[in-house]
Amino acid sequence: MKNTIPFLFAINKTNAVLSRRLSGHGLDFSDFTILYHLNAAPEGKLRRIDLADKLGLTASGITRMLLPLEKLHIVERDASDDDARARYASLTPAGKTLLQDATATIEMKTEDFFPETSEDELAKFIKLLDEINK
Amino acid sequence: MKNTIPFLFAINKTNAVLSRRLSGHGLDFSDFTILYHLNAAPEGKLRRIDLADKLGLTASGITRMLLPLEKLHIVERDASDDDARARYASLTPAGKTLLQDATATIEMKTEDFFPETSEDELAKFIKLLDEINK
DNA sequence: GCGATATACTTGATATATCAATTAATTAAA
DNA sequence: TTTAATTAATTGATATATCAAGTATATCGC
Repeated sequence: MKNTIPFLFAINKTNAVLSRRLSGHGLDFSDFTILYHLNAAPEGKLRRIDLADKLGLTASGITRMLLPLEKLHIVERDASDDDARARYASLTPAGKTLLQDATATIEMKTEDFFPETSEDELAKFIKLLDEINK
Repeated sequence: MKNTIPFLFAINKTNAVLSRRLSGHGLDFSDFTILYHLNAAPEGKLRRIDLADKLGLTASGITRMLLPLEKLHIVERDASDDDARARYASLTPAGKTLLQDATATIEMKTEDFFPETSEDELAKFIKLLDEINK
C-alpha cells in the first residue's frame, strides 16, 4: 500500500503557505489565478463555470470571488451569444495591466522555489496532480 | 526561467479538489490532518503552535479549528508544565477511534490516486513540497 | 413538439482562515 | 535585575468557500 497520506498533507500545507506568501498588488493567489486563466483563454474570456473548473472551485465560489474583482473593474462580465444561462468573465484593460505587474512579482517571489528540480520533473509532477484533479 | 506558475496552479487546484472530496465521519480533511498529527506526535500531544506549523496555518487558525473538535470531545486541551503560555492538544479516546475510522475511509478513497507513480517518485515530490514549506 | 433532466448561475446560511491587536509568560540584554 | 524584545495563544473584524435551494435556460428522449 502506497503512503499517500503524507503526500496529501504536504500538498495541503504548501497550499496554505503559498496562499499566505504569494499575495500582492491587492490580489491574493486565487485572484491572480483567475486573472491568469482569463488572459490565457481563447479570446481572453471564459464562462464562469469553466473558470471554476480551472481552479477546482464550485460555481458558487467563482461568483463570490469575481464580485470584488468586478466591483474594482478588473474583470468584466458579458452575456453569451449562444447560451442565455452562461456569463463570460474577461479582463478589463486595467485588469491586464494589473496581471502583468502581479505576474512579475510572483515570478520574482517564486524564482528560487525549486533550485534543484528540472523542468522535466516539474512537468511530471504537474501531470501527477492533474491526474488527481480529473 | 522555470515554468513554476502552472505548477503552483496545479497544487492550488488539487488542494481545492481534495478538500471537497476527502471529508467524512463529520471531519473535513484539515480536521483529519490535525487528528493524524496529534496521534503521531511523541506522547500523543502537540503544542498548538507546533500543530499550526504542521498544517502551515497561523496560530489563530488552529485556535479556531480546534474549537469544534474540543466541543465534541475529540480533542482535549492541557496546560504545559514548563511553559505557562503554551497549551497542548491531544486526542481523547473518542478522538482515537474516530481517527482510525477516518483513516480507513481516506485510504480507501485515495487508493487509486497514483496508479503509475512509484513510492520513490512520491517521496521525491514530498521533499520538493517540503522545500517550499520551509 | 413536450415533459423530464441536466446545466449555469446566484443567494442564504454557515464554516474556515486571515490579519491586527491584545494578554500573558518567557528569554535576552544592559 | 529590571527593562525590552520575543513567543504562545486568543479574540474582533473581515474575507473566502462550501452546500443546499432556487431561477432560468438548454438538451434529451420519445
